[in-house]
Amino acid sequence: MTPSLNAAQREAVRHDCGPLLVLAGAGSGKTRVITAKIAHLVERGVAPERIVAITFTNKAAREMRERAQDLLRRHDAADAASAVRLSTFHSLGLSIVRAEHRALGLRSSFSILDPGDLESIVGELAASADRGRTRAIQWKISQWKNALVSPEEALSAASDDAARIAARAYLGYAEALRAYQAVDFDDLIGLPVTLLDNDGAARERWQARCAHVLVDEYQDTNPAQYRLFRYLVGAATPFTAVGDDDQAIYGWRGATLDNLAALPRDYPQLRVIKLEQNYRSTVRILRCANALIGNNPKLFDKRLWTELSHGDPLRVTPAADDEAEAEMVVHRLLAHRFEHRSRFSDYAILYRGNHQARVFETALRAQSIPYEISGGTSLFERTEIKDIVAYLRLIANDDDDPAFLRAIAVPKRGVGQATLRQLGEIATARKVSLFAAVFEPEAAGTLGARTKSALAEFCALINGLRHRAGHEPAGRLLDDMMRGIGYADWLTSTLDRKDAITRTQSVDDFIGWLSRKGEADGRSLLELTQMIALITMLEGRESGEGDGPDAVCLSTLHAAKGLEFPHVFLVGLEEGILPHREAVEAGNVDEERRLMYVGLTRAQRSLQLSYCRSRKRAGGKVDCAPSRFIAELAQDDLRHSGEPLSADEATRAKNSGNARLAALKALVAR
DNA sequence: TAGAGATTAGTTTTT
DNA sequence: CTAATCTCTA
Repeated sequence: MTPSLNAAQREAVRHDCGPLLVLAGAGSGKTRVITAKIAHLVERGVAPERIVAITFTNKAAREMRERAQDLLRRHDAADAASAVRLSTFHSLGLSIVRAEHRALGLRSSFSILDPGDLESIVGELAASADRGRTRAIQWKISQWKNALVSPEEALSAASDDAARIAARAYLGYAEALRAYQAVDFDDLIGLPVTLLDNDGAARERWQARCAHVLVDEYQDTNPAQYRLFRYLVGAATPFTAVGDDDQAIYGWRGATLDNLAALPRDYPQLRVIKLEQNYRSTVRILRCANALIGNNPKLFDKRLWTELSHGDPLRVTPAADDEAEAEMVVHRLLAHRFEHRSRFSDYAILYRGNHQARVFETALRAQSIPYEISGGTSLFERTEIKDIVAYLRLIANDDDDPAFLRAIAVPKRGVGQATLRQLGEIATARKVSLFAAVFEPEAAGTLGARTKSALAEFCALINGLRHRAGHEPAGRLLDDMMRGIGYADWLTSTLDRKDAITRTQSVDDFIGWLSRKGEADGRSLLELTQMIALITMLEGRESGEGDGPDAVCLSTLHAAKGLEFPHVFLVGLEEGILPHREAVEAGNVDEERRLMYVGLTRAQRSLQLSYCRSRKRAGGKVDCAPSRFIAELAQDDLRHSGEPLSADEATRAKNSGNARLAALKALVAR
């Protein structure tokens, strides 16, 4: 059926009647196996809509759908591919919450809050102006949710003041969300789990919808996701979990390799198939990657091999500082491109933290080299888009106070702080939303005439649109909404020309995109509104088929997972950066090593590593030591440029190696 | 309400 | 020490 699968891949595709774990090394044709398996299942007569494939990103989901479609097209079954339930964990969760909103005590028009809203809610609850603390609490709440810990449980388990404060914030936060008829990202997993925990009928209903469940990047699942997955497959549904323990890099987000370890325990008939042949990288690159990851404890033994050529040694280059590094990389890139007549899009520059991108951007721009930053600020994070989305959310759900606050403030309409405070008091006293508070008798008494008419006009606009939202096409509604708000006029009157034009343009793009989306999928305004919250990346750009502009890719190591490039520059390989200082202190060096491993295995033909001898921080320059990971590579496959390590640095590298060993021992002892 | 000046924080990854 | 955010003033 499918052309050129190797033996292990073929076996993974054909094993379709029981639980299966595919350990897919980097570049081993993982996506190929998943898509071939979907096609295989369809051909075997499994109803496409009962095939559930789960990925972590929208991008991965899209790629899979396209590739499955290509495979099935050869069998005149392309439309079967569009019937397959292929979605991210979060959008699957959203479908469940949507379908079961009643049982969960939510109206059908619930909102999905964005991280900004969450921050202000938590900030208010924690009564601290300190952003760092607010974010720490917010992070803690998310951890609790991912681990399926309720506010009450968190509170009773809290042993110190900090934990108690966070737990109390969590409690208030949960109440606030309920009052707003809103859910956050984590709830999209947590609420379905709660439902399936308590409702046997719902469990059966959802299990009946799954004839086969496939999970991609299984090593990145957190406890909540694993529980959801287990409910979906029940006791008898065959599944295919595809993952690689060596590429688990989301531990900080609550993902745990326990889920991988638990699989053989929870499913004794589990079949395990390893994909070890790599189709991506040269021998030298793989030897280095294998040597590096060999320093990690193994869950499953696995060693990548390839039939590809030996390739060139990996080049390791020190630079004086980050600017020198960027300049060096850009020069090498230009020279390499000239010599090999390659395209800019054949190159990627990968780094640990987003902030490291800046110097490289500057250096690239200085040479007029086109580049693309993956994971930069997305379209949906821009203020003007958030403003519009606030209106959409408010139309869908007038209990959504955060949306009310944002929408009423832009454009300015004579409703200010004082009015909002009064409304807030009324809302609290009456236990209603801010929107509803406008219609309470107190509001009529305390507010001024002009304020009242402004509020009335605002509410009439929202209500009018809401009434039409059920039956009119989203496109017309959106146009009327924009006219009603007068957003474009407000932009032109308050901003300078250039800024106004950019923002109007991005608003227009957004509205246009949304209308097309609504038309194409026949979605209502409400569904569109809930969908927006899930789309965090701008990859939905329908810019023709041309595989994008020819541009160098700048990306964090995290965002680069799943991608591949002929030529890769891995930069900033210093102690404190990779491995990151915090991770070292927390004893998480293994995950940092996997991050490095992910970086190495992105490269197909050439790989260049670099680090800085010093880096400016807090004004002065700070000396940096090369990352311990460089010393862990296959030294025969490296070529050091510039001066070799000084005696001092060699000692330091050795010491850091010893420290690692000690930390490892401590970890095992614990 | 916008712009200039002051102040303060800077420690990682994101669905 | 720099850069971004906040605050105060015109």
